[in-house]
Amino acid sequence: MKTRDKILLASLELFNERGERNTTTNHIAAHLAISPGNLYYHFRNKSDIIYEIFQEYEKLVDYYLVIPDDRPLTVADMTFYLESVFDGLWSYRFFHRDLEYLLDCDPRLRSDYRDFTNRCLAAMKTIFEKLAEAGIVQEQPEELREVMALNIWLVVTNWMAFLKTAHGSTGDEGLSLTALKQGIYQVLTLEMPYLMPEYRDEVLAIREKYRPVLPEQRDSVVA
Amino acid sequence: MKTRDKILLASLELFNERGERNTTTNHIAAHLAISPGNLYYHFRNKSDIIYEIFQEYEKLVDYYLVIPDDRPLTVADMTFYLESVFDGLWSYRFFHRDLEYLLDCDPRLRSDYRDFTNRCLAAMKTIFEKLAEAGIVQEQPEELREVMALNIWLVVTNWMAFLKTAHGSTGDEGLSLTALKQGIYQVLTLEMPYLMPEYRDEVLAIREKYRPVLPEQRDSVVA
DNA sequence: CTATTATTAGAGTATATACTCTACTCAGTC
DNA sequence: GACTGAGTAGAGTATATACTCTAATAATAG
Repeated sequence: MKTRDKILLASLELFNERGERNTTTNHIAAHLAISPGNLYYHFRNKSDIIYEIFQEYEKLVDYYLVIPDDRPLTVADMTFYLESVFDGLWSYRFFHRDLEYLLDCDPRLRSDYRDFTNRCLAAMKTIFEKLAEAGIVQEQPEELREVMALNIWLVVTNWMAFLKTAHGSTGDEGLSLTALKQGIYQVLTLEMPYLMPEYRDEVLAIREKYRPVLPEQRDSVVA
Repeated sequence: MKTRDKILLASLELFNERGERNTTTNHIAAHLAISPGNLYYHFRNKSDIIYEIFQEYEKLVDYYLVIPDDRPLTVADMTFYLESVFDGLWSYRFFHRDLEYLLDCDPRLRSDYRDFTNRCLAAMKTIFEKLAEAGIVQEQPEELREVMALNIWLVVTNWMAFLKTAHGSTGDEGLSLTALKQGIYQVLTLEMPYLMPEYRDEVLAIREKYRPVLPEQRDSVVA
């Protein structure tokens, strides 16, 4: 594997584990057992590394959110969208953690991220539309779809942060797959009132699979 | 005004404007035209300043969320809760911006914040309960109230961040009161499906007042 | 084999950051 | 009028951070 790619990979790993703020370029180099000079041979600066990682993230999510235009959407599609998006979010979780600072540092990133957000919101709106066409959710006015999409976006992008702040101790330890998936439960709860009777039970059954074992795990998960 | 209080005030101001990460103790001292030594005479370290500001924030929100137990809740109460919470959020907006890092730095803060979150969620659940008793929203199972409260919490606490990231350029300039209040619109949209027919129109009229002028302001607000 | 280019090491730098230390002032008090 | 102690100034420190520079080595092309 090329050094350049190794740098990207190690950066992502360290950013996710310890936060971008706590990860210096020297740390990254040390982690790979290469010299700082070497790192700066491959990247002009730290921002460039972050920018490139963002672009991967963007590509991944765009790929996940492709909407078939030759067939109606199914409940399975909806589940897949949710699962995928949370997976993507998990893989690049450092990004949403320090989002505001990162955008302040890099105007390119700010404008790209804005476009990215709008693209995601638009995709969500289309998904709603097609779910309505498929008779899974009720038809809704354009405007409501828009506001709903935004609410779901807020829940999805901040679910991870909530888990990390609401739970005990410091790090990732407490963040299990179960907890992660409770995010899907949250989103499906938002959609619930809009489900068509014919599909209501099916979707509720899926939702049930993501229900947290404990109603609310408010204690530290560490032993 | 005592130097100590001036430090707290200036810190909050600078944190909100430029972010905690971009505000050093030296900046704070310079802003007040006092020496760094003086600042450190009043506070052991930066964390202590932040912790104390958080306690103010906590007190304010706790005060806002007091629930009357001698009378049923009204639609006006609900509006007041929403308005107040967004005001509080605005006054201490730096806090949610760098939340994860701040909690990593200070275990006291982490545990206090966890309690604070739980208190807020509990208050929201109680508010739902009392709104149902008052016939404003439908009775819901305990579990649904809990999940709904959490969704609203996510929308409320991250609304500001969304505005700052989704809009153009860098700073606060774009963040108008109108934009801020669109957050209330988002929350009321979440509640909409659960409104009782008798109050539906009244609440929808209130919601309408917070509707953004433009459906989606996706351009930079700066001239 | 040679020339060129890509890659790397590693010491070094300028700047910033959180924080300390010493000394001074000045209001109140015995 | 000496004494105390809260309050303040301001220079100073240890450390870290992002990044640079030079020189050496590996890879590759002609």
